[in-house]
Amino acid sequence: METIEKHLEKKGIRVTAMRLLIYKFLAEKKSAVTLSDIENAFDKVDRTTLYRTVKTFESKGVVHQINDGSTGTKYALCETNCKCELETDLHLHFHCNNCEETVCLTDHKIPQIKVPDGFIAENANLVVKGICNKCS
Amino acid sequence: METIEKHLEKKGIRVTAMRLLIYKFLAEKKSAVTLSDIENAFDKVDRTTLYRTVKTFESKGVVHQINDGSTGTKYALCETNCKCELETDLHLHFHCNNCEETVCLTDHKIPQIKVPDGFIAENANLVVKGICNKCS
DNA sequence: AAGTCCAATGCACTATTGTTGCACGTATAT
DNA sequence: ATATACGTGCAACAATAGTGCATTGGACTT
Ligand SMILES: [Mn+2]
Ligand SMILES: [Mn+2]
Ligand SMILES: [Zn+2]
Ligand SMILES: [Zn+2]
Repeated sequence: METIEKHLEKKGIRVTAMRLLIYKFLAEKKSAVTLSDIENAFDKVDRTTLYRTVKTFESKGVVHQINDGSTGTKYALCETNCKCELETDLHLHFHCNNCEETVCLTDHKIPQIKVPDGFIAENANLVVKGICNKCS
Repeated sequence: METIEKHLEKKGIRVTAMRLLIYKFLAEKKSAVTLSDIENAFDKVDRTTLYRTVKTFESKGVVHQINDGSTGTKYALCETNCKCELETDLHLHFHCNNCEETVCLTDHKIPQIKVPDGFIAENANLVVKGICNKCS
C-alpha cells in the first residue's frame, strides 16, 4: 500500500495540496466524474486549475477519459499499473441509462477488434449502455 | 434505388427542402460530421434548424451519433435498413488520430460483450482509434 | 538566509457546443 | 376556407472547453 504522494511522483507529477484533494476525490468515487462534478464537490477550486490538473493527470496516465453519450467528458482513475495507451490493457465502460452513472469494468477487457486492411488500430473506447447492477 | 423523399417518408419524416439538403450533405460525406460541419457547408442555415433536423433524423433512425474522443457529437447516416437501437446491429467506428476523421465501418459489427451479473446491456458504442487507410 | 527560477494557481475572458422559447410562415387535415 | 399542427428563424441562454497573464509558492542555488 503506497501513498498517493509516491504514486503521483512515480508518474512524474509534482505533489501539491490541490492535486492530492482532487486525486482523493476521484479515488472515493466509484463512478466516472465530469469536471463539473469535481467543481461542485469543493467550494473554492477554480475551474481552470481543475481543468489543467485533470489534463495533467491524463497525460501522465493517472486518469483516463470516458465518452459515454452524455455531453461532457468523464474521467476515472487508472488502475495502479495500467497502460491506458495500449490496446491490450483497455477495459470496457458501462453507462446506466437509468441513473446516468458510468463505471469502469476494469476486469472486462475489450476483445481484440479486427479492422479493415490499411487501418491501424492503436486503441479503443467501448461503452456499453443499459441498466447497471444498482438499478436492475 | 429509391428516392430520398421516399426514404424519409418511410421513416415518418415529412420532407422539406431543408431536410433534403441536409440529408444530401450527409450522404455525400464519407465520414461522420458535427453540427458545425453542416453549418459551415451552407451559408444560410440556422444552427437551431440544423440541430432540430438532426435530432429528428436521429429519433427516426435516419442518422446515428458517434462519440469519438473529440469535443462535439458527430453524426452519420444509418444504413438503409439498420436498427441502430438493437445491440446486434451495431457496427464499429474508426477515428483517425492523424486526419481526425471518423468513419463508420458498417460491416464490422461489435462482438457480443459480456457484462457482470446484475448489469443489463442494451447497446454499445465502440470507437477504435489509430491510423486510417488514407493516412497509413 | 536570501534570492532565483519555474511550475502551479487564480482570475478574467473568449470560444464552441448544446438547448429553449416564441413568433411567424407553411403545409396538412376537416 | 378555416383550423391545426409542424417547420423554420431569431434571440437568448446554458454548459463545456480553452487561453493569456499576473501572482503565488516551493524547490533549488548561492
Ligand atoms: Mn475506465
Ligand atoms: Mn456508424
Ligand atoms: Zn444505474
Ligand atoms: Zn486519417
